[in-house]
Amino acid sequence: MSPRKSDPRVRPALIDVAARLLAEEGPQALSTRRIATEAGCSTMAVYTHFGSMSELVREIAHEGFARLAGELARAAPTADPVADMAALGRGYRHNALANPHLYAVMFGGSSLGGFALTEQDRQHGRYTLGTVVGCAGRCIAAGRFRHADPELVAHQMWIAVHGVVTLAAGGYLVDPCDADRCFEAQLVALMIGAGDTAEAAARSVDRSAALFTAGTP
Amino acid sequence: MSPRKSDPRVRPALIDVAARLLAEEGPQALSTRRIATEAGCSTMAVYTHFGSMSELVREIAHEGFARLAGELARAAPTADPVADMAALGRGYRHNALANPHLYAVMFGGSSLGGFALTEQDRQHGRYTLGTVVGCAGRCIAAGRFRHADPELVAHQMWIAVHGVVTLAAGGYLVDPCDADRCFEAQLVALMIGAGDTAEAAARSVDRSAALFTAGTP
DNA sequence: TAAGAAACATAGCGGCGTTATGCAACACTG
DNA sequence: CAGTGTTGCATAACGCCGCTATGTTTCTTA
Repeated sequence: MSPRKSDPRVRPALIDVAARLLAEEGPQALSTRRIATEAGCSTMAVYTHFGSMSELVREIAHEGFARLAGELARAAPTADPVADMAALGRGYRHNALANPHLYAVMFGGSSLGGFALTEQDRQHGRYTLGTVVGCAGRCIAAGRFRHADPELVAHQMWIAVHGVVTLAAGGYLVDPCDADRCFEAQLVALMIGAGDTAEAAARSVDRSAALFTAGTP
Repeated sequence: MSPRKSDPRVRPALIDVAARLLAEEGPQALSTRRIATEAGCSTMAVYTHFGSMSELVREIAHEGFARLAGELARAAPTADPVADMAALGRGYRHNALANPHLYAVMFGGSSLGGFALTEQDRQHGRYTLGTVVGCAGRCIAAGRFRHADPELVAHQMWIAVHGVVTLAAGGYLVDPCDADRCFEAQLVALMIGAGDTAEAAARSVDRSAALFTAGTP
């Protein structure tokens, strides 16, 4: 009286194919028919395993959050918390640049047909920033940042880096003020805005570049 | 040997209907069939007047840029350039909140089928920020901001406000750090990051709230 | 070994953007 | 004031899409 078990390789295969299509060809390529063809099965497989296209997308988004969390966890705390914070920003941006379409899905940029994030998904996303909140706390404790709510400070970092990433993705950051230049300037300004001195901020942001490249082989 | 002239009311009617659909029901509602039905004509009208759905969207985006430019032009310069800058930020955010779907189209957030901004469109968008560049120059000239490239400073303002707007649109800015709180904090931090003192920045941002409500009846 | 339930293929529905076709309405020529 | 050419636009169709109804296959367990 028990059901037939599905091939355990089908579900991850579908996610893999879909994630690859999203990464390589963008949201347009994400159709049940296309995914089914690439995975060598019928469109029904998508519905038995996920119920709808949107749920498959959600699954991919969750994997994106995990990847982002991994990227942020990579940067181990050093003696310079402000440099750590800047390195977190670099890691965040690095991840976004490496998975632009995924990033768009995760943070609401691309609607992808009827896909919409749920409050749970967003909580998942915010949770990922726990590392940043902790780092903000260390910056404050070290006297580098003004006394303030670490969560609010982390949000400001997040917002600014997200702004660079999305405007750059939209193609708006070009020659005299290209994305790299804006990003570097933004990092320094953020630290100063949070309470650091101009000199210390510049030095730490400078240091973070080495920290980051050291953290990503 | 001359052609029949089209009803001059058709083209603007199509744009109006499409813009209304986008504003009221979001990108999903923007289909040639839906637009044609609402406008009381066939889908072909869209193709004779615009060539494709994307071009119609582009037209709407251009109107969005004009609206944003109007909003930014509303704030007349006062004796406090930093307050003016904050007021520009408020105006920008106000416009984005008033036309969220339009904003998403303008700045690359929603792809809307095959729609993609051209470099011309983006130039149109960047041009709109001329006001902000001018204001940044005045902040620097007044000694409130550190000496720097006004265009870069304007970009940093843009990026930060864009970040708040899009993360809020994605539903990521909630209770303890809601959009309003983040935005106010971001404004002050931006001015400090650009070189202003903490006290002067706080005062000017405070003043800008009154400036802004005075500018928008 | 027989039965029942889940996994999936096939085929179909209504919707989409876009295009091919045809007709009717107008502006110009003579 | 015909006649003619050109265009605006309606109709219908094509190949996509997400999704579902239906049938078959296959595994598990009683």
